Formats: sequence, structure tokens, C-alpha cells
Amino acid sequence: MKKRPATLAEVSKVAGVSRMTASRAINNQPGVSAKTREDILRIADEMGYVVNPLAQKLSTGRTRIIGVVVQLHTPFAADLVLGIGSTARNAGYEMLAYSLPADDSAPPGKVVSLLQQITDGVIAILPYTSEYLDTLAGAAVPVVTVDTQTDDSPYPSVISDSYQGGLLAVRHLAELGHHRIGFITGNMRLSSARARLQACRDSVAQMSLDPDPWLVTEGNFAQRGGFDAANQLLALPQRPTAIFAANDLSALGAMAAIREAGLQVPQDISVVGFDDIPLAHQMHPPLTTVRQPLQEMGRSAVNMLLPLILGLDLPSRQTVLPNELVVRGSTARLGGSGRRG
Amino acid sequence: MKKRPATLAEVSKVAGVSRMTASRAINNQPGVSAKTREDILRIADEMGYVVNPLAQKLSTGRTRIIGVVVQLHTPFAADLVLGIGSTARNAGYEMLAYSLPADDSAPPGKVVSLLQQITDGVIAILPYTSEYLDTLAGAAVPVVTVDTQTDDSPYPSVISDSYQGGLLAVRHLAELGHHRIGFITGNMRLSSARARLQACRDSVAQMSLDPDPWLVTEGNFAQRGGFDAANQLLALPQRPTAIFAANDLSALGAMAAIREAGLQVPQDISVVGFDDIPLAHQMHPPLTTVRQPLQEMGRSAVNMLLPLILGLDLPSRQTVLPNELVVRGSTARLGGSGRRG
DNA sequence: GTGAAAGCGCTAACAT
DNA sequence: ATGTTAGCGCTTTCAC
Repeated sequence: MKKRPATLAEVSKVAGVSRMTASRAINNQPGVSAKTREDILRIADEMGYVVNPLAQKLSTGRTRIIGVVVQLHTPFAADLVLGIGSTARNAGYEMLAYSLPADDSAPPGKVVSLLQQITDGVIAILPYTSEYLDTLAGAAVPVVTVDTQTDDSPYPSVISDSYQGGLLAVRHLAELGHHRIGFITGNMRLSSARARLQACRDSVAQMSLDPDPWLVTEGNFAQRGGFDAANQLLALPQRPTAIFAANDLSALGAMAAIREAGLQVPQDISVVGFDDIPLAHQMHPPLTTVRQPLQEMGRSAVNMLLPLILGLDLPSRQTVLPNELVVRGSTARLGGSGRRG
Repeated sequence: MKKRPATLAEVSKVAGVSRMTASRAINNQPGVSAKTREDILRIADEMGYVVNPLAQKLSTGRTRIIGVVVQLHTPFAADLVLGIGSTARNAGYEMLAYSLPADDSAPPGKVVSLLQQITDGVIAILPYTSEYLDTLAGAAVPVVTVDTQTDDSPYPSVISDSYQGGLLAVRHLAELGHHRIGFITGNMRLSSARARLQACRDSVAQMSLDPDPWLVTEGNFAQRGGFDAANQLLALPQRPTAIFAANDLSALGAMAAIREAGLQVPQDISVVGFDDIPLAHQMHPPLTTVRQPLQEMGRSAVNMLLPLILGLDLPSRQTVLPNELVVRGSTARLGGSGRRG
């Protein structure tokens, strides 16, 4: 227990060379004879030597660590971090995550400066309410943001295409024969919510679906909002045969409302969500939804960050990834009695 | 963009004092006149100065950062990390998380040495299959483990009391009038699974429940295992009126099996799980289950780690936290037709 | 091919 | 109350 790790100086001493030679050997740099190098490597290994990235950073400014700022208890966090971590590792970087507290209480400046002193670059996955964005501008290391909510970050960023995802959802319902489709919006302050709604509007026009404005109800991306909005839809003189909720949480709320009204999903009403949270496929029936490619988004973020770290220019400041429709049991052909058709 | 953060030397120069004086002022150490201190702090603030924890570590061996090793995509991770993070912050520490890859591919040695060079102490939340434990023994910084699975870590650790939790579950069912209770075990390699089973056995004996050995079926902590085990139970000549599954995933599997058999939860069979995963309260009916106090476990881990960091002795090497029964809709009074009684 | 010197940003220990 | 020296572990630069 508690034995200090070996230092370069110790290794070089045992090997009978200078620290520099040892450093060169260990970092695979030229200027060391094959034999010397081999000896040094063997000794270093025996002594369990591992470079101290901090000392390295102090000296060279690099640690080969990338930092992630994220609220870990957020539904998207796990998959994004997974994508980031594995991609980083493949590129020879390690990843360290800083989890923002739920209450926005951590001084943004502190977090960023902490991270930039440890890492070579930062990927920020930000709660949309945060003012961290401003602080990021002053960072000494490159920053890439991943945005699951607003779709309009001013920073080099990775987003998914909410509009395209909305299209996917509505088209799926239309193909099942639905033409009276209710829509539950998200928090309209977020551009993702607006994009999803716009996709609906455009689809309604292009596919000549029922244009009744009452079919658009306002949710807030929360379960309760979905529940209330669905109840409004169900109370319409002519209720919709399908509902597209702007996110899965709203969709769950909607399904609850539908059940409480004595109706069945998907027999009486089809429901589509957006996000594919883990819960989605565990529901009864499992939820048809639009999935953001979270792991891919994480990977893309790393792939944008690495060139920046090396001081290279970025081909484009924004990577937009397409969403994917995941068809499950909550949608069925209009009038069909079985699952889906 | 990209402006290097201010250094202590720069601040002290502007303030017209030596670096030491500035250092003392900024670190709230004695030996600086009130006025000088105030000036320095103001200037530091204006210049946006923040200590470089790496340099600090190099010099003092401390960073006031604690590290967490965890698989972030694991169900318990989020809550544990939340508890760790907030407690650490309250104590004036920051938290950085290293996420273990799913495939056990990260060389344990590297991870630990990386972390110990950046942090003052490490909290390890380990996948039970890992050999990280061995490596932790050689760490240069104190290590505390949080164990949601095995209940028997050789390190200073925080665990929850599986035996007590099992008692809670069975007693609840017994109080509802059930005396023929089926049990679905977990992966018996894990002591948590063994403790939960033992709690059942002891309860059966003490509460004079039906001792039929066929009522104990083997699961594996996975949904599929729960499904299969439940089918065995349902096939018994005299099937149980209640099932206690060793974790929520198994319980979900069991509920699916029950539904497929044309029976209803809780009217025909009550089901209790263990863990209180987020899904549990979203099920239909929502699952009655035993909850591990994850955030508290995180907090306890920090509270164990901090004294160790300061070189103090620990009152006890293991903190055992009680679990809590969360009664929801999946359990009902035997014979009662309504929800629960 | 190898080594000595200097410095990254900071602080403990020892002056003054 | 303040400053000076030395050194944490490493690498860059320049000399040999």
C-alpha cells in the first residue's frame, strides 16, 4: 500500500543513464541506441514506471487526456460518454468527466479552468439553461459541444437533426394510414422543439394530413406536460388516431393519459416519441420512437476535437447527424386491430 | 479564445508582491496583512486567476480532487456519482470520473496510476468481474470502494445491507397475507445474492411460511433469468401467490412471464424486486421494491475517503447502509381484488 | 547517441 | 509580514 510510483529519475538511475535518455526511450523518440532503449524499457517495466501526466503537462502543455463536462445523471449522458470514451481511447487519449451539479451551483469559470489545466481539450454536453457557454469561449484549450437540445450552438459542435427526425416520425404514422395526428410540442425555447414542430407542420402540408390547428398542443418535454397535452387531444370532438410527442417523456405521459381514458395503445391510438430513452423499449407496449445516435455523436465530438488539439483547422464547425426511426409496438396501422401492419 | 490562464507569478507581479505572498493570500493562509491580502485577491480575481491544481499537486502532492472509477453506463452509476459529487464539493473537493470501458479493456494499472497522479484519493465502483481490485492495493492514494454487488470488499468500503433488504421484502409480503412465496435468486457468485436468499430462508423459517424448496428458483440478475425462473414457479402444481426477485431486472422478467401466463400483477401474484432502478416506478403496475440508498452510499464513501486523505484513521473499515422498502402497485393483500391493502 | 541546464507553476522550509 | 531558495517530475534546448 501507499508506495509512491517510480519516477523517471529513479528509472534512469537504475539504468545508469541520464533522465533525458530514459525519457527519449520511453517516449519512443529517436536518439537512443537500440540496446540502451531496450534496457531502459525493461527496467522501467520492472519498476512499474508510468509517466506522470501532470508533470508532462506542466512541461509540455499536453496530457493526452480529454475532458468532458456533463450532467452525468442526465438521460443522454451515459451513451454520449460511452461514445466519447471509446473513441478517445482508440486515439490514445484518456477521458475524464466532470459532472455538473444538478442545481447549476458550480461556478462555470472554475470548472473550465480546472479542466483546461488537466486536459488537452474539452467536450461540453451542456444543460440548456446554463451560462457555461460564455465561459467556454475563454478556454485555453479547444472546446467542442454536443447538443442534444438546442441545435444551435455557437461553438464547434455535434448535433442531431431534429427536423429530419420529426419528418421520420410523421411519415411513419402517415404510412400506417393515419391522417389525423396530434402533436405534443416540447419546450419551445429550444430549437430542437421548434424543429420537430416545424417538421410536423411541413409534413401535414405536404402529405395532406388533417390540418386542424387544435391538433398541436403544448408540452414541455416533461412527462406531466405530455399527460396534460394528451388529455387535451383526447377531449377534442374528433380525436386524433395517432400522437407524436416531441420526446419520449412526453410520450410516456401521453400513453398514461390514453390508458386512463380507457383507450388502448396502439389499437385505439398510435404513439411515437423522440429520443429512445432506455425506458422506451421496456414500456407496454414498447414505444416507437426516433433515436438520436448518441454514441456516434460522442465519437464525432472526439473526431472534431482531436484536430483542434493538434492545432489543425476544422473542415466544418458543425456536424449534423441523422436520427433514426425505431419502430416498436406503440404504433399500428389505422383501423388494424393487431399490433402493427 | 485560447488565452493562457494567468499564473501566480503574473498576479504577484501586478500586485507588486512575491509569489509566496500571493500564494498565501490566495490559499487563505496566515502571514499576510489584511490589506495586502485583499489587494491580491482583488487583482487575482480581475485577472481571472485560478490555481493550477497540477502544479499544486506536483509541489504538495494534493489537488483537492477526488477521483471516481466507475462504469458510467451502469444503472447505479448516476446516483452514486451524484452523491459523491455533491458531498465532495461541499467539502471543498472537486470530483473527476474515469469511466471504465464496458469490455474490461482498459489496463487497470494504467487507470489507477493515472488517477492517483491527478487526485488525492479514489472511490472505486467496480464491476464485479474486474481485477481492478488487485491493482487498487498498490495505489499511492487512499482508495474506498462502493459495492453494489458483492457486499464483501476487502477494502474500506460502503455497502448496503442485502440481508436486511431481503428481510424487508419478505416481511412485506407476509404482512399482506402471503405465505407461499416464490424466490428468484441472483447470480449466486455474488454475496449480495446469497444474502438476499439467506434472508428469505430465515424469514420462511421464522414466519412459518411455506417451506417448499421448489419455491426457490435460480435467476442470474438478468431479465431473461427472471422470466425463466418465474415460468418455473408458475408451472408448480401449487403456484406461489407472491414472488420476490433478487433484483428489479429479474422482477421485470417475472412480471412479463406472469402476464404471458394470462395472470395479473398484483391481483393474482404480487411481485417485489430489489434495487429500485428508474424503470421500477414506470412499470404497470409500478414495482414494489427494495431501494439501495445510492446517493447516501456515495456520500458515505466520500466521508470515509476524506479522513484517509488527511492521514487519519478510520473508525471502521466498512460502512453498511440499510435498504428501504418502496411499496408500489405490484404487491397486494392476498385474496384482495383491489390494488393493495 | 547522450547529457547538462533551465524552466513549466506552484509551495515547504527557511530566511529576513 | 514578506521574500528567497529549492524542488516536485518532466521535457526542451543546446552542448558534447
